[in-house]
Amino acid sequence: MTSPHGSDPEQQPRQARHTRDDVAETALRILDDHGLPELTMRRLAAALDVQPSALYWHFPNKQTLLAELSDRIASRGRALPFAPVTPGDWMIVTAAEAQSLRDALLAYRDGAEVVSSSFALGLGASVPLTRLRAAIGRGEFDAETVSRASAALLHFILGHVSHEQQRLQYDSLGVAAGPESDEGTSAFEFGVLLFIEGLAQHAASRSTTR
Amino acid sequence: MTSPHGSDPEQQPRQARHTRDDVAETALRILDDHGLPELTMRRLAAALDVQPSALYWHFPNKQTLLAELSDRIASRGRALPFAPVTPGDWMIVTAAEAQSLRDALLAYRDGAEVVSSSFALGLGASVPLTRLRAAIGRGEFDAETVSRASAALLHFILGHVSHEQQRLQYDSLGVAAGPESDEGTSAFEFGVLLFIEGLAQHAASRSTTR
DNA sequence: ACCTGAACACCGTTCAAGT
DNA sequence: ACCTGAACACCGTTCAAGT
Repeated sequence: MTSPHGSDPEQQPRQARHTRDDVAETALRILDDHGLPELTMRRLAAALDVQPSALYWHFPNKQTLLAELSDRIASRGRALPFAPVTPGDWMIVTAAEAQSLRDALLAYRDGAEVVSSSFALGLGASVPLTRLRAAIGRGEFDAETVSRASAALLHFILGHVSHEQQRLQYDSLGVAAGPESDEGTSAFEFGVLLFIEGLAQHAASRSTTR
Repeated sequence: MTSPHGSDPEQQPRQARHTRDDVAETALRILDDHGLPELTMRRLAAALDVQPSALYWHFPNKQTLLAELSDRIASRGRALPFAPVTPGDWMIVTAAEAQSLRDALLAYRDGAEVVSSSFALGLGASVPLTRLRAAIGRGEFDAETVSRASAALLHFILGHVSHEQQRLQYDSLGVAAGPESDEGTSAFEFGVLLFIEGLAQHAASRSTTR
């Protein structure tokens, strides 16, 4: 039953005409408020006060919608434009880029999982990948090394933050917290550092051998 | 395989009494033959010639079943017992362990995704994590470093192989192959190497600073 | 351009009851 | 110990038709 004057939370004004952007933003709100498993096409339609079938005018399918959310989540963090390229600054820039990507993912509930699954399907993770490539590309590596290192780092980031967010809501569900509290950040930094040091070392050993 | 009279494709003998092991193995076969999205409780029940509700006597829910599959997939690769610990061999052993985990994941369709999602939920990835810990633990790192490095490496491996398998069936679906064919192995090795070199470098810089 | 109405072909899970 | 039968409460997607 629908009440005549519902001042329901999670509901767009009252209008029956929506744009693709409305749909995406409402989906993001459901995601953030209730998590990925609760983000269904039917629930999204209800939040927009619309029939489920109406969503398929805006997006061809759910996967495409999720890719769109993925892009929005991963792009929320502004790219601070580092103008000057000084030798060795790729390490700092890469670390900063990794941190800002983590922050962007953490800004939405289940953000990492959304981006991760879209990325696995070859969709929606082009922004973070591009940024990591740009950061690592400041070093003097060949194109293939940049590509591989970026992908590897992105895999670590997505896996780590997914794990982190899983444990977050596990804890918030009151499952008698494990030993670690915000161990997340330093463990993350450690992982990123490992990558960066590995890459630096790799380059160094190559130029020594030559 | 395991069944005594197996002739039917995707169907256990004819008996109506099954063990937990039957259920898991049949599920693995559906997974390998048709992929994760097709592995539904109802389809699994049909393959076992049983009502869907019967499965819930063996497993409390689908998630638990997937965790069991995850364990089986990740444990298929034998642990070759390296008896002697010689200095610096952690690098070789870790690389070998990573390779063998990748092989295990590749042995089943969607294997990486199954393990990955169970791992994200804190289930079913204890075997690979234990093995990686044991390998890295051969180096002279403190316990926390070993833990973090293992988790980081595992995240990379799961992400990488998931991606690899996704593209495998994408290609096999005839979507006009991209430029790379079995670029997978060397990109994987590169990622693992980055980690190992990073860890070695990290340890070296620490002992120099002290 | 954007949505309704109604249907299709599915899901995971529960539970009393059977053997 | 292992399964049936029947139901509950959902899914994503399609498509003719409406405005």
